[in-house]
Amino acid sequence: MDEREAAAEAPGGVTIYEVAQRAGVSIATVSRTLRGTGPVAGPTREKVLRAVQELRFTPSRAGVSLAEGRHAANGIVFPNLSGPYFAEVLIGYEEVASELGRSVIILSTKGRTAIRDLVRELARRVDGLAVFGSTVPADLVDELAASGPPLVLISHAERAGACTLRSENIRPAAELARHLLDHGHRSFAFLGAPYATGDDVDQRWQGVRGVLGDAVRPVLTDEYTVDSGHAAALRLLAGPDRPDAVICSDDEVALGAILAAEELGLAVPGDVAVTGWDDIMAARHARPALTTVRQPMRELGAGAARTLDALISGTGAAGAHRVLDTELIVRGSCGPHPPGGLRK
Amino acid sequence: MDEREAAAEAPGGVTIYEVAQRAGVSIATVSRTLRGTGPVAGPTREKVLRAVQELRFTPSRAGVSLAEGRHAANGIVFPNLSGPYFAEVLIGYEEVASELGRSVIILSTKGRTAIRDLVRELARRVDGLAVFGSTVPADLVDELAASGPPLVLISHAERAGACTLRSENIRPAAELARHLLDHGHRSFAFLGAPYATGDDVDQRWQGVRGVLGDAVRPVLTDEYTVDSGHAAALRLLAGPDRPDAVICSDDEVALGAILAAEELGLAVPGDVAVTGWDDIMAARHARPALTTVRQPMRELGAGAARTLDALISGTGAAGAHRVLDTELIVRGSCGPHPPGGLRK
DNA sequence: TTGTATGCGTTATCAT
DNA sequence: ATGATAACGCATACAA
Repeated sequence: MDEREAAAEAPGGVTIYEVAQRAGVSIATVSRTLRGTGPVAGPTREKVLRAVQELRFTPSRAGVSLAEGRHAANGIVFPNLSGPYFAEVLIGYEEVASELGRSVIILSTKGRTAIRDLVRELARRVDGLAVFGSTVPADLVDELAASGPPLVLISHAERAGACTLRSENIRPAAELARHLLDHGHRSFAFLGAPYATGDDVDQRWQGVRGVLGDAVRPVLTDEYTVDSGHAAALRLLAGPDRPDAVICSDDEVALGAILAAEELGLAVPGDVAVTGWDDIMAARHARPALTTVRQPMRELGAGAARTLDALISGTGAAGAHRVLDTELIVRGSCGPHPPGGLRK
Repeated sequence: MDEREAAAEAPGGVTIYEVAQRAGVSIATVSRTLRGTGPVAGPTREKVLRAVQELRFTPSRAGVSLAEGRHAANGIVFPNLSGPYFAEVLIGYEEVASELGRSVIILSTKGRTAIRDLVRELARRVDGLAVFGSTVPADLVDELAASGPPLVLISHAERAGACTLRSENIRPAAELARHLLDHGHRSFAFLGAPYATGDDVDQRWQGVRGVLGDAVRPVLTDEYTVDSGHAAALRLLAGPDRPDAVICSDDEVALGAILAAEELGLAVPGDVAVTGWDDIMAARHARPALTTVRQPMRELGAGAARTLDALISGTGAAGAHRVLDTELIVRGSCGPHPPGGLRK
């Protein structure tokens, strides 16, 4: 094969055999040279590397995967990427996975009809899979846990055969509720359902409900978005018995609620208090700044990637369930905070 | 092989041979049955499908890829996922790629040290690659264009061997500048990060500069983020000659600028006008609502995925350069808009 | 230190 | 309609 012909070879079409032939060695030697496994004599090494350069050889990923018996890739399934929350988790996940030498394959379920097939297809091309709660039907989760790659469920109820990773919800929700009581608020709305049993929002509702009892009522939104929160809050706050405080399922819903209050001429927190959850960046910049519960979003993703790595490499318990700490962030939207402190 | 043993097989470890053996047919028949290629008799088909069910067989992705000579996956390289912009583009990309039967592998370059190797590794496991401008060194782009999979550059200067897809910048930037002149503004700052030649922000600067000439001066930020815009705007607006209007490189920087103005006791747009770019969701909700230029972020991603599909399947020109339309969105942050219109 | 030969799990061609 | 069997591209145990 003459040089021009070789250089004109189709991209990615160069195989280890052509490199071996050009270098005058066997494919085993080429492989050893490139991977650093096994000994290679200096001059031989030179010849091989030169051939690799000249032919622009790059090993076929499919060939490597087949021979190695692994994909060097992790998957992640999330509902959408519209808000900061899932994006932040994904950032943490990708960063750690990448450091561990694993590519990240994503799957967004929002608006998809063939979720089951898409998830199965994803499962077969990764060494480990992270799945957000409520993105995948329960029976599919069981199927994956039983006959799929190592699985970690994020913000999902515990389930046999899979690891679980989530942030604390019930305790900080109760703490938030008590803080609102200390402000003197007496009637409440929990804005941001619908929720599936055991997911984050459900747990927040449980925590709030546990402290406030019948003084809090649930109000549904279509989604966890600014627009949904805005629309639902407009109805709620314009209605007959406006609550003293609106406890929102997350920050985006809360930002929508604040907008709605402003449009209705209501002062926040003077006429109505508003709280969020997550502590996304906009929470700090909102007016008034949003009282919220900070959860370590990136660490959620990073932890999932690390857990999967342990599972894949054989280290790590198969049924571990980890809960990350959260922190109540008190800002202006829940009520005035005079120097002397709140009334108790 | 008895049934219990088969069912207890390691997950994902079942091969087509085991299915064939259990069904009493050849692997060719199993493959035909599952892929629908070639004829299979009714009863045979039944036997095969039953065996597949019982063994929970799922074809090895690596095996399929190797045999088919394709990955059924697309890659995308972006700098980060912190703001709405790249996330929105990614949403469009993933949605279309998924519909076309291709998984999406992501790579974030933010804070990465071994970008070159990571990009090369990504390139070899996909059938097509989308790369954002300024995320990858120029010579690597050339290398990819020359000996990589089909490539589409998003918001990147045109380059031999690759398709290009971006939104219009220069014309709407000029239009925006003229609109600000109509408001009566006479001194301007262009607030944005250091820009690389030919990228979006550079083009916006060119467009603005073309109309405003020396009346506009560039002001650097560290990043395209709310915090960076906030910090830079604080310095700018507290300084000696405060401009009439701050033209920001994007909406996030603009939101930061508005925050800075508020903190300094300056009214927007009364004391200083502010404009953004992109029309992210927060732009509409900001106070004052942000005058900006809307660009079709999701369509940018969707278009990239479609272009790659055409390139991969042989349709589609190899050096196409497409520019998407943008729209000037006039809201409150650029100045008052009395019913009678602006002064000219 | 190097080469030979086998396996990895499919797909698809070519007989039958 | 079905079955052998040859790719596909690489890694690696085993020989030499």
